Amino acid sequence: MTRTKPRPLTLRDVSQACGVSEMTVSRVLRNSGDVSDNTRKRVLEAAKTLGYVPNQIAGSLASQQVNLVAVIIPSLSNMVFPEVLSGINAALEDTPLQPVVGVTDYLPEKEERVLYEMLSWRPSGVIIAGLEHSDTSRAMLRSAGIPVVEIMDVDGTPVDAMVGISHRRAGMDMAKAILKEGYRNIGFMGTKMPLDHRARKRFEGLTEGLAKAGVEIQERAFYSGGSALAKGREMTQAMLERNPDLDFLYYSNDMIGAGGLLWLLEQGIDVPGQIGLAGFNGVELLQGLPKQLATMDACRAEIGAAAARIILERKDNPAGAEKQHITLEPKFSPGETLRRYRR
Amino acid sequence: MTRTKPRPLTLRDVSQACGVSEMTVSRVLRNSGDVSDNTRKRVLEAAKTLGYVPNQIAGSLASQQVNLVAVIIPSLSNMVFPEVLSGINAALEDTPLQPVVGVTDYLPEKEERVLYEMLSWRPSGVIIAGLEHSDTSRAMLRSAGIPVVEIMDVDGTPVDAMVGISHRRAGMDMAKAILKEGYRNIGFMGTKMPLDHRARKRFEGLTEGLAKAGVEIQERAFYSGGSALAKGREMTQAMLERNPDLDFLYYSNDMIGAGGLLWLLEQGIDVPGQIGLAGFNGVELLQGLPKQLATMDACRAEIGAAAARIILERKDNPAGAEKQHITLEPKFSPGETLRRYRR
DNA sequence: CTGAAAGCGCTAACAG
DNA sequence: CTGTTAGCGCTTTCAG
Repeated sequence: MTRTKPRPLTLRDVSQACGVSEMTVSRVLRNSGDVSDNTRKRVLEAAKTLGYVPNQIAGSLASQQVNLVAVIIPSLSNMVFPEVLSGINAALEDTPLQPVVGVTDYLPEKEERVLYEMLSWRPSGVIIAGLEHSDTSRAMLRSAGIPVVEIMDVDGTPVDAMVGISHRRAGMDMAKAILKEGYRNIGFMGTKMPLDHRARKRFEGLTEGLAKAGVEIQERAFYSGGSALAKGREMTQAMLERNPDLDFLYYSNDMIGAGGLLWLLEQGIDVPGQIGLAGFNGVELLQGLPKQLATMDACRAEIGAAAARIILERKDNPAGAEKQHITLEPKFSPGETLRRYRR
Repeated sequence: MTRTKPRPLTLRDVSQACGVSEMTVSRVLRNSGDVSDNTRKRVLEAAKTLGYVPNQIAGSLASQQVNLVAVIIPSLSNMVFPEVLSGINAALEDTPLQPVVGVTDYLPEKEERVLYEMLSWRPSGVIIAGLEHSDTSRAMLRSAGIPVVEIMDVDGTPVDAMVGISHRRAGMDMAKAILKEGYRNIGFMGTKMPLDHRARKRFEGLTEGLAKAGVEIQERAFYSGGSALAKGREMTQAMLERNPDLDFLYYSNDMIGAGGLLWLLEQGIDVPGQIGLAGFNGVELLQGLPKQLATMDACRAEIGAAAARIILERKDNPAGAEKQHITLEPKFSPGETLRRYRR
C-alpha cells in the first residue's frame, strides 16, 4: 500500500467543499468583513467537518503581520524566568499575540544566535531580559523596526522600552535595612556574577550602601551550578567557619538563603538574634520554611505583564507611544530573619 | 520629519548590494548547493553590512518546511516541565529544529486551542504531555500528518510515539518499598487529581500495590494552588491530628513532601523511625533538605531529550521509523526517610 | 455581500 | 557554478 504524504488541507479544499470562493472562506475564518449568516454557517461547517487548520505561515506572509512576540531569557531552571513568562502569557491570553521563548544560558553569543533566529520570524515585538547585550545584538534590536522591551532591570540604557526594578537600589535598600538593625559584620553569598548582571548590581548596591556607613563586606563566596539549597548550606557553613564573627548573611537569591537558614537552625544558632539573614526574589517557596526569610520581591509576573502590555499598545498605535521606561518597586518582606524590623 | 515604517531588508536588497542573483544569495545564506568561494564571500559581506536577517516566514512557505517543534505542556510553575523543556532544548541545540512552547494549565479546552494554534504554524512535529486528550485534540494530532510524541506517561494508548514512565508502576513500586519496611498505616497527600492524570495514576498504583497485601490507605488529602511547601506543612499537621496512628506519608510531589518533612522534624518526630516519608520527582532541591527525602526520579530531562530525538529521526526518515514507545525506568532514591532501606 | 487578480519573500526545479 | 521561472497558501485590493 502506497501512502502519499497527506497534504494538509488548504482554503481551496474548504472552498470547494462548500461552494464558496476562497476569499469568502478566508473572511469567515478571520471574522473579517461582512459575510451573510448563511454562507458563514456553511463555511464554518465545511471547515469543521474537514478538520481544516489555517496555515499561519501563508497568512502571515500575505498580511505581513506575524502575531508572535519573541521572549528571550537566560534560563529556565531558575523559577524566576518561568514566572516572568507566566506574566507575559497571562497578559497575552486573550489577544492574538503569542509568545515564543528563546533561552540564552546567560551567554552573549547564544543570545545573538537566538535573537537572530527569533527575528527571522518577523515577530511583532521582542521582550528580552536585561540591558546588557553585545553590540551585534543591540544593532539587531535597533534595526528590527519592532517594539523592543528590555525587562527585569532598569540600571542602564535600553534600546527602546524597559520594565523592571533597580537592582542597585534593591542592594542599597537592603544595606540600609541591615545597618538599621545594628548588624555590622556582613557576609555575602551568590552566583558567580560575570554571568548575572542583576546579581552583580545588587551586590554593588549593597557594597555601596554599606560603604556610606563605613561598613565593609567581610566575606563573600560565589557558586555556580548544583542544587542551590545544598550550596546555601555548604557555603554558609564554610563561611562561618572561616569567620565566626559574622552577624549577617545576605544571599543573592532565596534558594541559597533557604539552604543557609536550614543549616543555621539545625546548628541551633539564633536567627535573627545572633545572625540575621536575607535573600532576594520573594519566591513562593519561602512560605513553607521554618522561619520566613527576609527578602525582596522582584515583581516578576508584573514585569512580564507590563512588558507584554507595551507590545500590545505599540501594535495598536505604532507611531505614537513614546519609549516607555517603567520602574517597579521591589516589595521588601522583613520575614523573621531580620532583627526587630520596623518600617 | 516623516518616518516611514522601515521595510525590513529582503533578499533582493542583498542581491543588488553585491550584484549576485537572489537565488545565489539564498543559496549562500542557507549553505545549500555549490557556490564559489568568491561570490560566497561577497554575499556574506553584503548581508552582514546591511544587517540582513532572512525571512523564515517566506522561506518556510516556499520550501514547505517549518523547522519548529510544538511543545505542549500543562504548566510552567512546577519546575517539572521547565526541566523537560531543557531536555528538549538540549537535544535540539545543534539541529535546525526549534521548540515552541504552549501551556494548557491542565485544561482540555485550552489544550485544544493551543494545539490548534500550534498546528496552524505547520510545525515539523508535536511533543505533548500526557496521553489523555479530548477527541478533538486527538483528531487534530492524528490528521496533522506529522510525528507526534506523547510524553511523561506510558499508561495508555498514544496517537503515535510515546516516551515516559509508568506512573502506575511507580506507585506500585512505592507500595512495595513501603510495605517491605513494615509500615502499615499509610496516608497520602497530593494535588487535586482530576487535573493531573499522572498523579492520579501514581495514587492508583499505590492503592493497588497496598491492596495486594491487604493494606488500605487510611487518610488522604488533596490541595490545589498555593505554596507547595506550606501546603505540605499544613496538610501533614492536619492529617496527623486527624489520625495520629499513621506511620507513613506518601506525597505526590517532592515539594509538599519537603514541607511535611520540615514540619515533622520541627515537632521532634522521629523520621523514619516513627513515621516514614516519600515524595515523587527527584527534584534537585531535595539535596539541601535536613534529611534526604525518599523519592523516585521521573527522568524529566531524559524524556524531553528522547522525544526530541524521535522527532529528529522522523524528519530524516519520514516513511520508516515505526511508532516508537519508550518506557523509562524511574530511579528510586531511598534517601533517609524510609526505614532501613535495602535493595 | 462576494469574487478575481496580484503578490507577500523566498526556494524548488530546471536550464544554462 | 549561476540564473530564470513558477509557485508555496494566503490576504490585500479593487471590482462587481
